[in-house]
Amino acid sequence: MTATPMSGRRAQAARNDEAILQAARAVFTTDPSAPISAVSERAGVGISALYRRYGSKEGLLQKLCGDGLELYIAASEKSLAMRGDPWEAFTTYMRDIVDADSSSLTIALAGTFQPTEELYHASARASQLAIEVHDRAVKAGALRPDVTAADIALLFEQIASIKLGDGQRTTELRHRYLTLVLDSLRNPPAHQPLPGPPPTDEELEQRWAPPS
Amino acid sequence: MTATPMSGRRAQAARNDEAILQAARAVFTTDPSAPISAVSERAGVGISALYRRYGSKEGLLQKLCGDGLELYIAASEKSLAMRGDPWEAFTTYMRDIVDADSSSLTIALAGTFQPTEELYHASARASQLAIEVHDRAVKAGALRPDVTAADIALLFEQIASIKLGDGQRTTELRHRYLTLVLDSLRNPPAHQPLPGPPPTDEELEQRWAPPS
DNA sequence: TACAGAACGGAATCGTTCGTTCCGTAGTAT
DNA sequence: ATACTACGGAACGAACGATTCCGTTCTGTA
Repeated sequence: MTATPMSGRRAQAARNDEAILQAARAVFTTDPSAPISAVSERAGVGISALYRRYGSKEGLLQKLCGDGLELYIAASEKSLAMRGDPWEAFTTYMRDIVDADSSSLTIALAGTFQPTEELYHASARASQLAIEVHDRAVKAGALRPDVTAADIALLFEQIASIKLGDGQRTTELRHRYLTLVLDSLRNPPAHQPLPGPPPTDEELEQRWAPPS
Repeated sequence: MTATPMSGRRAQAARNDEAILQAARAVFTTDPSAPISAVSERAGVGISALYRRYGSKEGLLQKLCGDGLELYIAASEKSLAMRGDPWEAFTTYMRDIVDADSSSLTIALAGTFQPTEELYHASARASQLAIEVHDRAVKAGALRPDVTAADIALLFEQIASIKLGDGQRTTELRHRYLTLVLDSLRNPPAHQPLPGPPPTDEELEQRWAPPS
């Protein structure tokens, strides 16, 4: 049932669709106020390829934000559907959302564009699900009860603020600090081994380099 | 031994010195790429008052960064001078640095200006002291040993990324998450009561407002 | 073998945003 | 009065970046 393999021009267009979104995600999660030309360069396409798909920079940002909320919602639903160990359901939720970089795609971009009605709705649904996941973990006694769902949201943002090296290294480090965060959230208190190597002095010092 | 109370004009100049630095700290820790006019407005002075004191924006940034490093160094030395409970010495260090917002004054500004030789030196000294504080806490068995000094640096940055409401509320929330972080660092594992009210939904939602 | 249209690449356009400089005032001290 | 220090804030000029435009390249179709 493979669709007719689209010939040359259309195939490229379809590939561009994805390349542009990927590039936009990479660029705007790194720098929410990056110029749109940075996206086109990273995607390896011209600027017009972008404007053909999104009426404006704002349109692209809205799309990214919507995707980020969708990822968030999907992760929440996945967790809520999990049976078995409540703590595992909760940690899976946290890890999925950190990996999706939802915070960087949503709240970090907020304020740089006009939220649509649709985004508002998705955001409300995401908040609702976050509360459900939180409540379930607390009621199961796995999550310390003095931490609220709003606290969790800010913890996501703190982890998302880590940006070091390439995307892979960043993910690795985020997992390291997520482990630390989870250690502080777990009831009863306990320490898990920390994954991934800690930051090296070189990694830390490199950031002092001038904009070049 | 009060110095001759400086008469009118000079008194204002002295007051401006401080007003400008305060404003610059507030503005640039909120937004490292803020325009210099934002600083003069916040300080309630004209732009020329700024340029009279600092040759350029870069000069002002260097000054702020240097001050930030000094605060960091002072907090470290204070902690190292503490006798008694090693864990308390460590938590005091963490809290002092979070309160000084050292991260926002140093690494967050790095890359927006050319580091001077002097800054480089201060930074090296700060790193050295950080290692001493870390080592002491680990050797005393108070700090979990799989966390490195570099990890602590990134944890500072994560806490500094929290910016919500006014300065006071931000500090309050940072204390809340610092408590959480310390819970995950402490050996043996234990939970402390969380200070300050958690973020409210309003606080979280407000940030979706357009740039207006 | 032309022809119309979709998709592009990327230069040109047009505001806007800043860092910095300049100029006219006002307060001080001699 | 005169010279000097500090200022406030307008003016200037360069840079940046969103968006538009135009010429070109493919595809599919007569």
